[in-house]
Amino acid sequence: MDYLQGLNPEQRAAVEQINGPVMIVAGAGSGKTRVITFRVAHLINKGVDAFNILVLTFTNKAAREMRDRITKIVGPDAKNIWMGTFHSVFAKLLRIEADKIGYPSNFTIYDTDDSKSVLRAIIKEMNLDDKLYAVNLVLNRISAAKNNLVSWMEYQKNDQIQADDIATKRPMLGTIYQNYATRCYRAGAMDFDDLLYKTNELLKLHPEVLNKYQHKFKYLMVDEYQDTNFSQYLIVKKLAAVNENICVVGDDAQSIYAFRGANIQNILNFEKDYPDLKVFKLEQNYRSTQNIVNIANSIIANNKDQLKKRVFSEKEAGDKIKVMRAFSDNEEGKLVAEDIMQQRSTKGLNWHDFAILYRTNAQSRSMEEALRKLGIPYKIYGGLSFYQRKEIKDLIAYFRITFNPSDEEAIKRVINYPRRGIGDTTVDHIIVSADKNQVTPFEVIINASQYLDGRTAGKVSMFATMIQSFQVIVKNLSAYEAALHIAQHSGLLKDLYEDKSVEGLNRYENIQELLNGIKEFSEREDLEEKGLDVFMQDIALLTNDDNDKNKDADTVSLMTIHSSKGLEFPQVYVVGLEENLFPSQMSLNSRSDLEEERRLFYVATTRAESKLTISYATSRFKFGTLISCEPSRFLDEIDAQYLELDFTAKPASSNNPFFGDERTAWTSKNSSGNASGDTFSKPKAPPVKTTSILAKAHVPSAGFAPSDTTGLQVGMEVEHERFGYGKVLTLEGNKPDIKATIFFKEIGQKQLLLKFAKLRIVNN
DNA sequence: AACTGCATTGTTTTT
DNA sequence: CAATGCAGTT
Repeated sequence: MDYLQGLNPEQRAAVEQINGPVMIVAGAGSGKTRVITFRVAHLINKGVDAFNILVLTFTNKAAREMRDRITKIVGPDAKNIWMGTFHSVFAKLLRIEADKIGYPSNFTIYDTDDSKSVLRAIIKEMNLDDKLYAVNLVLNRISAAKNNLVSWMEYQKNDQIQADDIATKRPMLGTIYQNYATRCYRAGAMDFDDLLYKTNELLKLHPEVLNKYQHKFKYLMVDEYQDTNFSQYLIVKKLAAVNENICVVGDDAQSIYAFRGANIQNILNFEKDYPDLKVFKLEQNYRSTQNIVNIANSIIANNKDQLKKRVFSEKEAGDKIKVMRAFSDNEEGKLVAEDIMQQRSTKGLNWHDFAILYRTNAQSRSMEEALRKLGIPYKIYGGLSFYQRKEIKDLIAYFRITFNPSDEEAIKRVINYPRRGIGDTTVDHIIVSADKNQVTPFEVIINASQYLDGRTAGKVSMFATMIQSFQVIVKNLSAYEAALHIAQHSGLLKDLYEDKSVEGLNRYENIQELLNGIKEFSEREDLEEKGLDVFMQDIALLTNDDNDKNKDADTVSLMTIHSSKGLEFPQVYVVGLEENLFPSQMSLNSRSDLEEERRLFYVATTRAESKLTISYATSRFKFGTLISCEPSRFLDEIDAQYLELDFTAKPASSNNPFFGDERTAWTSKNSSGNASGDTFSKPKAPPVKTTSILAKAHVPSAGFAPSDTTGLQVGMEVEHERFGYGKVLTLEGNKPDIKATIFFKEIGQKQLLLKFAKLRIVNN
């Protein structure tokens, strides 16, 4: 047990306290991950069966890394530990127990896009105003309800909630929630929140199930406990109720997921649930220099709500924190890129020693461009994950229908992709018929001839037959062979292959990559079950870095502050320290939101080991227009003695090569020789609307009104709203679909369908 | 049914 | 500057 030697007394005490409730308050950089891994290893060394341990982490990656480290200490036993994110662990549990709550064990997991799509359809069907009932808002509301374990029935009965919804003129939210829940249930689907909500339901309605897992999981550990919501809190509390061997680890100062329902009170109140709780505080920061730790402390000191602790570092004081000012977002990128270049060569560092952190994903662009210009290799983490790409979701949709034909969203997604002549009207028919006859859409599709008329029924039946053939082949082929078969026979592969554009080529490659991934999965030795269905099970829960191919590459890392949590880099740049950006505009309304932003800033600064650089711009592009920005209030809050200002960047002049685009034109027009910084603080005049001057080549005559064209003859003169005057050359086709060939004086010959074209007969 | 082009709209953060 | 929706067209 020599691993105990490397720990400080407090860390060691936390590791050795294996029984009873334990809370570890772990400041940034205090060796939290080591403590958790060693504690789990210690449990096993003390004779606890790995099967009886449950460890809940915040990301899949964290779980994987932890398992690897534990394996190094205790050997292969480590693979028997249940370890993963709340979502993946309880999805696994729900699949085992699904029948108890009326779900198939191969239920689909709806991602946010699926959820929104369902909601859009419901809002449309209910004839509600989609401005008032904006999907994002509706989803947030439902999500919040689920995270607080409020069912749709309780939602509708709760006076407070109803009063709120009436006050915001959205009284139908409860009904939408109801429809959404029943629709998901019917589709055999759960959304992200359901994975936790339904787990609670399962444990509540089935005491025997609860009992089973209470005795299975004799030891529980929860990482990042400050980021748990009520739903998660209750699951943990119930599971731990028998043995009370529960250890939570967290740092209230790093709670940054309140927007997702996380409740910081869970950690602040932990003591109330477990009176004989043992608390360990890890306050020594081993990661960062004193200046960095001090600046972080001075940031967080501005918050009211927090557990008392004093994080300190015994490393050297280190460099002061550099603050850089730029005059535009692009220039900010340039300053950062140049600084990285210089730091790397003077200090002999690698590219992977640097990270650029920002508040919003949109900020990555200016950074990227600047890095590219200097030829610096970089990698963006987060953003659109591989599994969210359209082509990947399309192929997966076929898999989804194959295993769960009730999956309505998947059907809607691919019933007409690639094209098979099944349009929106037909899809609507299918959904309506399903509703009316109390069957699933797939049953309608199978028996298409009963519900739809001849021609369309034929096309729909072809689709049904195809899916049914997939259902047969997945039983007999390996995951890879089945996936390839589906990709080919659905026509998807061919469709992408024929698209020779750059994006098309890319999509084709992405599909190949997915297939390769499935092939690797098929060949894994450590799994007994490796059908395509198993591969599918938690695909919705995988994210960006979970399929990272070349993670060892030497690149600069770019990511949001949220996704940087838990990571560390020798040199960190935190960019975009501007009012309305960081802190975000959305957070300015309440004290608690603002405090969360401040914790976010705390997280950002504490990622740095030896050097921290902060930057802001005085103007940047937003929605394609230039806006001026003020330095963030957070900059004023920092104790200035730790700062070193670098305002050497000069305001741009019109021939500055860095301002090649629209702005050049704007400054030269408006600055009238004043090239100082405050040129940029004046609001830009709204862009002149160029409402299609080109489209209106022809100005229709006064009082233009289309004529009845049933009696139109060859040779007649007509006027078209946009094409102008012309002469009818030929008429062909029958009754409703008569096609006219008309020669227009201004633009030449055109073919028009009479039932659509708005023509005025000039004379005859 | 499906394509095209124009207009409107929106942005925190993520499992 | 996107992504997405809508109207007009074939």
